[in-house]
Amino acid sequence: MQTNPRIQGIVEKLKQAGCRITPQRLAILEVVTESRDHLTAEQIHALVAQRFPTTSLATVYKTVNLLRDEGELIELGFSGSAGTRYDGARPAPHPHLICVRCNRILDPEIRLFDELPGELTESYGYRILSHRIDIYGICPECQAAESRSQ
Amino acid sequence: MQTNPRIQGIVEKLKQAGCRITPQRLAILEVVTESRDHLTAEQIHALVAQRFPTTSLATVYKTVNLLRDEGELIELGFSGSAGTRYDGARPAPHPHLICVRCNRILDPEIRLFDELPGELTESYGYRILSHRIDIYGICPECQAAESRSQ
DNA sequence: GTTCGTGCAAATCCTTTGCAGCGAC
DNA sequence: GTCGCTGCAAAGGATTTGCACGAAC
Repeated sequence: MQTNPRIQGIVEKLKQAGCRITPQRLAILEVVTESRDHLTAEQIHALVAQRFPTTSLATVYKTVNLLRDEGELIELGFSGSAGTRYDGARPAPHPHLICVRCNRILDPEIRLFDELPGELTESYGYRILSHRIDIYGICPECQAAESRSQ
Repeated sequence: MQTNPRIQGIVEKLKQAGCRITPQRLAILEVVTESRDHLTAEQIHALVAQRFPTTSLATVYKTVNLLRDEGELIELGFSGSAGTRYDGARPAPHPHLICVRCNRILDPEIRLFDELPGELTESYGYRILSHRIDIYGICPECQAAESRSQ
């Protein structure tokens, strides 16, 4: 029995798209929508395994891609060691604040950006669909750790 | 004989860092700093091959990573089919306007962003190093192509 | 009962790496 | 002459795919 309205809505949408609601999909859905972190595929797999142990990594990938295509999850690809992260808690585009030392990702509160895309439509004729804003820096904890080790 | 001052400066910096200036590196340097496009590793390789035919893809990767570490080139990782792109023409962070149909990347003129990172230092204690801003949409040409094929 | 989804393993793609020989300095 | 750079081929990691079985509907 699922009481989270967001999840209920996604389940409805998936059903109407002709998708079946398997226990694996439900477990992945719960993990990605309820986590405040920005998880890797491996992390999602590990968390899902606690609730539904036999789920495979391949199924995790298939499901997050499905959710991404449905607009219910954001895929954040990074170059280098940070890899790909998934954000299912807040599917609308929003800025990310990323620590380059520990790779932690924060969601800062900035409204400014949301108005901006509109400007580009007039200037360049683009039809704006979404945007991605990443701010890279060093978090307070890592700054402290660095000054300690110097 | 190299007359481009930007390239001259990078060559100097590399020499002082103990790096050797090989013909391959110089050819790659010219390609990435002079192209207004946001090239893939394959594209860089193809363009360099015109000037210095025996250059390998591995050397392209090694050199762009070197330039990235020196801060002379920006690496733009995308998830999905767009892959990784390199921008050596404008090494300072700046917004990108990306067509989701043809994957073309434009550099829109927006100053607004440059002031913003400072705000985050006070609010979250992060030491801001750089940022990345991507706006996704459909370019005028692809919009026209789509309305034609409907 | 019919599909569709799953899980496994293999395949694929992109990027990095180990190493022998070459070339910049 | 030394040591870093190159190019090859092989390794590596992340993600996708093909297929037979099992499960949702």
